[in-house]
Amino acid sequence: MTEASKDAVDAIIDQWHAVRPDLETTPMAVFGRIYRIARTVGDAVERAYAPYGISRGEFDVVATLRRSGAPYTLSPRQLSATLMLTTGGMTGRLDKLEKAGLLFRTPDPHDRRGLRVTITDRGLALIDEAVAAGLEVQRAALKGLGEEEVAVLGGLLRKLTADVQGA
Amino acid sequence: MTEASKDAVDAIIDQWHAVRPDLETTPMAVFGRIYRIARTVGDAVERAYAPYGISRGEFDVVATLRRSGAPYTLSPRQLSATLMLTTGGMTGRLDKLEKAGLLFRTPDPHDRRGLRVTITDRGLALIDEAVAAGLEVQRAALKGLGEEEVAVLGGLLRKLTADVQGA
DNA sequence: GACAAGTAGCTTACTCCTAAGCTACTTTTC
DNA sequence: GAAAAGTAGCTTAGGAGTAAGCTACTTGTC
Repeated sequence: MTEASKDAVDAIIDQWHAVRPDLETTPMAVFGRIYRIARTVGDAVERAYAPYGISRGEFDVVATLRRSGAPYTLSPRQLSATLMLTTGGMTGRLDKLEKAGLLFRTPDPHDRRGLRVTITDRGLALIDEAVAAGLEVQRAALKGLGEEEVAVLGGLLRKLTADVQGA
Repeated sequence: MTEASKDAVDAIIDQWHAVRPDLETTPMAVFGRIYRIARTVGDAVERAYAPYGISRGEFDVVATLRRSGAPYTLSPRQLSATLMLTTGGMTGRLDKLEKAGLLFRTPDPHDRRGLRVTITDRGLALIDEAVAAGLEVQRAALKGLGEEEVAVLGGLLRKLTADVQGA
């Protein structure tokens, strides 16, 4: 028994077994923990971005522009599709980030319906620091796992991600 | 090479390598996928609960009462602590669920500040069906993994959950 | 080349959450 | 046993998202 004492997800599964012994609860051991990790680490990352004055959602917008490479320009449509956000939600994020001086909107020269969103120098400098801070938090969360365990975990999650698409 | 072609997370990591080759992006391969799986499977589970007229958050409230066992009674405080929700958020969920006839509030006989929340027969019957529907969706998401892979994944996630607590 | 269909981004109404503050009650401290 | 501190649940204000619908523009079809 290499395991420590039962955790919160184990307790939930035990409770279900007590009241509904017929339920096959295996998926809870995987997805219950995935939900919790996503939330806990997501919150920690949010705190890591806070000193830079941006939320996690706003980070995602600027980071998407940053990693797209020079000239760091995408359309609102591309951004909302990439970030799985409605166009209304993207309008709000762009408004906030434009006001904060991290990006700006210009008309698309080839399509008068469209806009082009470009990162500013200030946005680029900020995101280059913030991305490192966020990675540091996530690296710390992985510190209890060995290098091989991280590789195995990543591989299984990759396989699961593929199965889950279109679910 | 047992892997299929690159997925969305691989593409993001490649983009970062191109513009910031100094970044050590290993954590993205784990947490990027955890965020995506949580969202995709969470949305699918939400759709599985929809025929029962409840959201995922509302399911969690009734399910917490259900798995607590007879007499299926907890305080709003216990519920909001378990579900990591503010008391204001819990008030709203209880209002909706009480109006829907899935639970009811009674005064706590031992503490006149407090309330006791109890599931109704209708709530119990509904949750017993909904929990099976939700598990079915999650089991389907795991179908591409073998039994042993699911066990290994669950074990690694369990270890990661422990490290992540208090992050 | 006119007209239907499609697309881009924004606005509005609504939902659900949090943070902060409230009242009422209980527990601790002296 | 009175005062101080703590706790339970609710209310309010504000933030951020979705869904639906708008205008403006572009594309496809005949």
